[in-house]
Amino acid sequence: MVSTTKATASSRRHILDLLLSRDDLSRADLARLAHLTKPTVSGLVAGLIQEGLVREVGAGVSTGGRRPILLTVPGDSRLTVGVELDATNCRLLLVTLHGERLALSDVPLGSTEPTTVVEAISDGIDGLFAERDRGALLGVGVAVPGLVDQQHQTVASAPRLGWDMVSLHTLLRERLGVPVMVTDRGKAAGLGELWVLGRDRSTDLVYLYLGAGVAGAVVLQGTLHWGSVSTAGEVGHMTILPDGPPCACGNDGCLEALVSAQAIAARARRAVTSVDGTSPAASALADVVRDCSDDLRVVRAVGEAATEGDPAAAGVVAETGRWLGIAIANIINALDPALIVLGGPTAEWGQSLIASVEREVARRALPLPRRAARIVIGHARDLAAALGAAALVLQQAPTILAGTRPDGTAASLVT
Amino acid sequence: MVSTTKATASSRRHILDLLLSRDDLSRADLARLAHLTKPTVSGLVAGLIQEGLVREVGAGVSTGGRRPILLTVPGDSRLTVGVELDATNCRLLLVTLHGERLALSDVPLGSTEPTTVVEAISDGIDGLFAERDRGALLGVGVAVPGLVDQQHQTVASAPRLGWDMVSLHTLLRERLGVPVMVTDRGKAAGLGELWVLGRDRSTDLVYLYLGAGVAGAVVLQGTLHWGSVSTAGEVGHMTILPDGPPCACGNDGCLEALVSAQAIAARARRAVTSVDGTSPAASALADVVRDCSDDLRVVRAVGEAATEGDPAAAGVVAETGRWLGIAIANIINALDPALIVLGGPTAEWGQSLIASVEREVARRALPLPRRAARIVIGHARDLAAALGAAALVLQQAPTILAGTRPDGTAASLVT
DNA sequence: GCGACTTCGTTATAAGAATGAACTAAGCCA
DNA sequence: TGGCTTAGTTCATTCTTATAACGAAGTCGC
Repeated sequence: MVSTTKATASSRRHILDLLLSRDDLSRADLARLAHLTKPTVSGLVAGLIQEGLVREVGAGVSTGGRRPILLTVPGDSRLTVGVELDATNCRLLLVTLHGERLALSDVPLGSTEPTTVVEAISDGIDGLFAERDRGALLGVGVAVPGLVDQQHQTVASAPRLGWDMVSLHTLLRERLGVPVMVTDRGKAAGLGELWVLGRDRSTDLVYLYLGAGVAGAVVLQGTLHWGSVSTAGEVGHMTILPDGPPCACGNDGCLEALVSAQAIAARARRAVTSVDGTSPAASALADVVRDCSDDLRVVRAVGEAATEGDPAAAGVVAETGRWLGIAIANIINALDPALIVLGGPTAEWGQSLIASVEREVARRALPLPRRAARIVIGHARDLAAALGAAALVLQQAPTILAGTRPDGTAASLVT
Repeated sequence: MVSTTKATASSRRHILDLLLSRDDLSRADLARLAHLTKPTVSGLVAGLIQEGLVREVGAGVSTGGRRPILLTVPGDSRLTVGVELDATNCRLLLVTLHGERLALSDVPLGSTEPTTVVEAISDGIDGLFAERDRGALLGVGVAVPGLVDQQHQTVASAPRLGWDMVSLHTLLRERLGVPVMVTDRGKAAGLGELWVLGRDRSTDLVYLYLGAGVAGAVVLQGTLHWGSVSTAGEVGHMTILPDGPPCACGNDGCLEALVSAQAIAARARRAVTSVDGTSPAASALADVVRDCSDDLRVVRAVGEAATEGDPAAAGVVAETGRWLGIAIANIINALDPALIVLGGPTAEWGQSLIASVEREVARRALPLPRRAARIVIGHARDLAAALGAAALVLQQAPTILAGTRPDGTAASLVT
C-alpha cells in the first residue's frame, strides 16, 4: 500500500484538471502530461482514490508493454447545483462533475426579497440532496436576470427582481457554506452551451440569445469574458443599420431593433398582409398573426409556417437571418471564434435560419475565420442558464478540490 | 548569509511576476502576496539577488515597526529585442524588462529570403549588444507583415515578403539560442500600445490601425486574443453600412471601405470641389488634394487643414469619425474594453478625430461600458509593432527567468 | 526619553513533497 | 520461450516550504 502523501495543492490541482478534462488516463499518462514523475503521481492518485475522487476503471490497451490502469473521476463523487433565478421561479439543476444533468427542480418564489430567495435556494438544494450525501455538494452557481458585478460578485441591478446592489454571493455563501458564484443569465447560458456542445472546454464561443430582446455572451478560452465593467457580450446592441429603426436602448439600427421578437412579429404582419392571397399554407400563420398580440407566439408560428413551406414565413426567416448574419460576420471577423451558438425562441427556427445566416456570413466574413467558425443552434434550451451557472463552479472544480483535505477541511478560496 | 535555495520554478515565477508588475515591494509584502512564508521568500530573493535579477533599493516607510527593505528588478538586468519586419527594412528595438526603450536600429534588407532575414536580425542584435553582455538577452519577438499561425508559430503567409509557411520561429531559435516569439504586425502594435499606455498590464484593449487599410488587435487580460485560426482582430472588415461602398475583401460597407486612406482621400476630393470657393484656409488642402495621388499624404493634409480651421477638412474628419465611432461603439458593446487605442496615419488627426468618434459612440454604445472605455490616440507611433513584439517576450519573462538557473542552464520552454 | 508594542528579516530546525534508481508486474513480438 | 517495452511501486535521498524563535529597527504613549 502506498503512503497517502498529501501533496501540494498545485500538483493535486494539475492532476485533477487533467483527469476532468480528458477521461481515461493512466498514471503514466498523468506523469507525462503534468511533468511529474511516476512515483509522485502514484502518491497523488492514491490520495485521490482514498477520497473517492478518482477510481480505477479497468485496463487500457497495451502499447507494447504492460497495460495501463485507466483512471476516471466518477462524475457523481461531487455534485454542483446551478440555479436560474426569475421573478416568479427558482430553477435548480443538479449536475455531476462532468456536467451531466442529474435532477431538475423548480421552486416557485413567493417574493423576490433576497432573504426569501436565499431560503428558496437553500430549500431547493435540501430537496435535491434529500437522498444524497450533502457533503458531496461542491458549490453553487446562480444565474440572475440582471447586471452582475463580476469583481465583487454582487448583483448590481436586476429590475425584474427589484434588486439593487445585492450581495447575493455573501448571503448564499454564509447560508450554504460552500463556494458560490454569481452571473447574469445571458452569460451563464453561453457557458452552459459550451458545456453541452464543446468537446474540449477551452474553445472560443459566442452565444446569442434571440427572444424578446437579444442578449449574448462571449466565452474565450472556455471562460466567460466579462470586460472592464462586467457588461461584455451585449451583441444585441451592435449597430447593423446606422439609420435603421430605433431601439429601446436609444440607438438606431441595433441588431435587437431588427431581430427582436417584436421586430419579427411586425415583419410577419407586413408579410402576411402584403401577400393577401389565400394560399392554404399561409392561412395558419395569418390567423396567428392577426389574432395574437404575443410576439413570441408569432415567432413560433413563423417557424412552423416556414418549415411547412409558407413563402411569406420563409421570407421573414430569410430577412431575419440576413440581419443576424451581418452581426455574426462582424463577430467572426473581430474574434475568430470556433463556435457561434444561437439560443432562445427565434433560434428554434432551426436550419432554415442557420442557412440564411450562413449565406450572409459567407458574403461578409473573411474566408479563413469563416471556414473555422461553426454556427449552430444551442442544445441546452431552457436549461442553458442553470447549466452555465453550474459550469461556473465546475470550472473551479480542480481548484476547489485541490484545497480540500480528506478530513473535510476546506482550504482558503478567493471565491 | 542565507543559503541560496534554488526553489521551485513555480515560486520563483510567482515572486518575479509580482516584482515585475508592481515595483518596490519588500520581502514581507511578497510573502503576503504570494502566500508564502517569510523565510521562503528570503531564500528565493537571496537567489534572485545573486543572479542580479533583484536589487535592494533602500528602505520604505515604516508602518509601525521596522522599515521594509524595498526590492526591484533592475530593468536592464535582462534585455529583449523586438523586431519589426518589412519588405525592405528590419527594425530592431532594444527594451528593458520594464518595457523601456534603450536603443533603436534599422537594418536595410537586401532580400526577403528567410535565411537573409534571419542573418539580418542576428547581425542587428550583434550590433545592439556590441557593448553589452550578450548573456543578458532574454528573448526576441518578431512582428511580421502577414498572417501568423500562433499555434505553430509559423508565418502562414506574408505576401509583402513573398513568404508562405515559413517557420521563422525555428530558424531564429536555432540561430540565436534564446526564446523567440512571432506575431503579425497589427497584433504586435496593439500589444505595444498596452505597454506604453497601460498602468496595469492586465486590462482589455482594442487597437485599430488606421492607414492604407484598417488592421486591429484585441488584447484581453493583457494578452493577445488570437482566435481559433489566429485571425482575430480584423475590425477593419466589420460591416458598418450593409449597402455601402465595396471593399477590397469582397464585402460591401466594411469599415475599411469607409475609413481607409483611399476612402478619406476620395472624401477630401469631393469636399474640396464642392466648396469650390477660395477661402484662404482651404487653399493648402485643395492644392495637395489636386496634385497628389498619394492617399496617405492627403490624409496628413486633411489633418493639418482641420487643425487650422478649414471647414471642408473638418467635415472630412467628422464623417470619418462617425463611421469609426459606429465600429468602436460595436466593439464597446461586445467586449467592454477599458481602452480603445487608435494608431496609424489617420490617428494623427488627434483630438478632433477622437471628438467626433466619441459623439457617435455616445449615441450608440450602452452607457455603462461607454463610460468605462477610454478612447485615445496611441503613444508608441511607429515603434508600436517592434515594442509589441518585444512585449510578447516580456510577458513570458517570469516564466523564462524562473526556469533559468545561475549556471545559465535554461529549463525547458514550450515556446 | 524610556519601555511596550509592531513590523521586518534571519536563523535553525522540522516536516513534507518530489525525484532518481532500482525493481516487480504484465504484456508484445518474434 | 526469451528479449524488449511499458506500467506501476518501493525506498532512500534531495529539494522545498513551513514553524518557531530571535535579533534588528521602528513607532507610539506617557
